[in-house]
Amino acid sequence: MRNAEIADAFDELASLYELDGAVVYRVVAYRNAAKAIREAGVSVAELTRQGRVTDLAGVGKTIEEKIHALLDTGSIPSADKLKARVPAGLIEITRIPGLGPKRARALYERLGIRSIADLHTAAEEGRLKDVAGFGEKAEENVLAALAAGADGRPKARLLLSKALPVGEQLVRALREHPAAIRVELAGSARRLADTVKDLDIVASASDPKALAEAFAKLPELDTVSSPGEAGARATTHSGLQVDLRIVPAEAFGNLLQHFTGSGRHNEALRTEAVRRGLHVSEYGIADDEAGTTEAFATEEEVYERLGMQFIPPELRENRGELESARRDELPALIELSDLRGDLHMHTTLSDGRNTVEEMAAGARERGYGYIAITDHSASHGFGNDVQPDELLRQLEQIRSLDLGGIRVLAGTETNVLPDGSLDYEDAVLEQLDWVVASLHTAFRLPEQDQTARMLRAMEHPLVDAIGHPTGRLIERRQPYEIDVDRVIAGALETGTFLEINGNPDRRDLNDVYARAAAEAGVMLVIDSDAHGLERLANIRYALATARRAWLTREHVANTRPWPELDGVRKRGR
DNA sequence: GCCGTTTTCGGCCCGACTGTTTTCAGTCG
Repeated sequence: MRNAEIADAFDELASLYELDGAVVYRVVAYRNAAKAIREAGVSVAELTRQGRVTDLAGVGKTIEEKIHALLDTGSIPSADKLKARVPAGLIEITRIPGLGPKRARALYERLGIRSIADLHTAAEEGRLKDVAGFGEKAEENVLAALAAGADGRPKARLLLSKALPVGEQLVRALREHPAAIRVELAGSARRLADTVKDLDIVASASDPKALAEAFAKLPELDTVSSPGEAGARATTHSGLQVDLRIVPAEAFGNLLQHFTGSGRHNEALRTEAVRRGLHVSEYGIADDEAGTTEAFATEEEVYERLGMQFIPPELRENRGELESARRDELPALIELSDLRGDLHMHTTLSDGRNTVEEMAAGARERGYGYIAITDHSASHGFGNDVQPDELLRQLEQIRSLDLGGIRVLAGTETNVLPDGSLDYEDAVLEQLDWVVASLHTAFRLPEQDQTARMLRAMEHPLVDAIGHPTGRLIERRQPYEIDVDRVIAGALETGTFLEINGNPDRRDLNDVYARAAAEAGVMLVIDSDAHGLERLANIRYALATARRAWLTREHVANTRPWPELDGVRKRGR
């Protein structure tokens, strides 16, 4: 059973307990455990079999037993019992804005509402306002939410690549205003998470009202509500919500820290601060003993006051960064300027939009010393496959080019066939400088077969790297069934690099697995997988994932000049 | 339910907003 499935079961259990009226701390404990399981980076089922699952922070004896039950029987007994008392449909009702567990429970008990459909009917018939605690307004709000498309499913999140350019444009525009002192993007966009729910912008200004009014007039925004001293809330033309918050410059650091999150990071940071008599909020840090509240203009000062290193936003997920920062042991995260080359991109020979020369010129402008051209192989199946003779002609062409200043490696992104063999004969692969192997077909193989397929590909002496190793498409497609622990072990044994793919739909390996791979000693490559010149810039998303995975330049093969990289890869060892 | 050089029991972040409340519970981020 996958970590995501186990985590889902505990999130559901938490919701059921919440609806049943359990003390919030128990509910929070299950939610924390679900998060720890989701982000474990290694197989929690395996960890449980080894008796080590309580090593995960937030998983104790009770939850260990429940995981055992889940793995053995497919369900958690306490969840089954709760479902007999509380309809699971109430969980969907709690996803309607304004309706939480208490109110959903009240609707069930007073009106027998057990589904979104029941809720809809009761609201239309005007029966909600008969329930204690509900009035006209509550009924209106429910009807409005349902009319606006709320259906009880978790809200889809927006890909970072869709939201980030919008946020950066708004920040640029606000900074140009004469009243602006500081303007920064906050929230999950600043943490460069895979997806965002909305955009948060934090500002300080000499004339807050003027800045808010200027914000309201920006052409990117559709509707804006009540621009005032404290900021404004807006929606872009594509429906993305943007919150602008304006604070005095003296407290800008506190507010930026607060709104950058994550919620879990802040919660853990504050809990730890309380033990030392400090209370952290968006307004400042209160000291019990001194009876004072200090505000800080910069985040650096906030973290310093709390006795820790500055924590880069990408690490603020409560995944151990607070402890490391207190010990002064945060890693020196990889930076864009560390990258020497890009080892995965396509040209017009397969499904790219630009030629080898154009891609090389673009890469040179980015300051790279080398690139690898890695068009799709013969059985790609999505148009424009590359037969061996075509590949060899491209190789000749690359060898004859004079591209002054940048080394162009002749490579391929070869398909891994269902049995783990590659798409080209060794005689062809031997002539290439760089081989990426990826899975593009037979996604539905059982886990054992998929894992064996990948392991066999990694055992091939000419495979330098595995492209997008789990095959996920963020918000669209789950990873294929594969045992990532064994893939990481296989990569370590064979000396195969694992890729962090920069296509913003992929970002694969993800942050959690990339961190696990690096900790195991596997070397990673950070690639754009560009299918066009302008997509070379997608490297920023791969870099973002690498930083969220705590990687330093040492962990990443293509921070090295080519001759050095050539020496550390499988065939150079 | 979890956790621990202040604790193996007694804590568990902080504040804003909404609506239905005569003083606050529930929800949200």
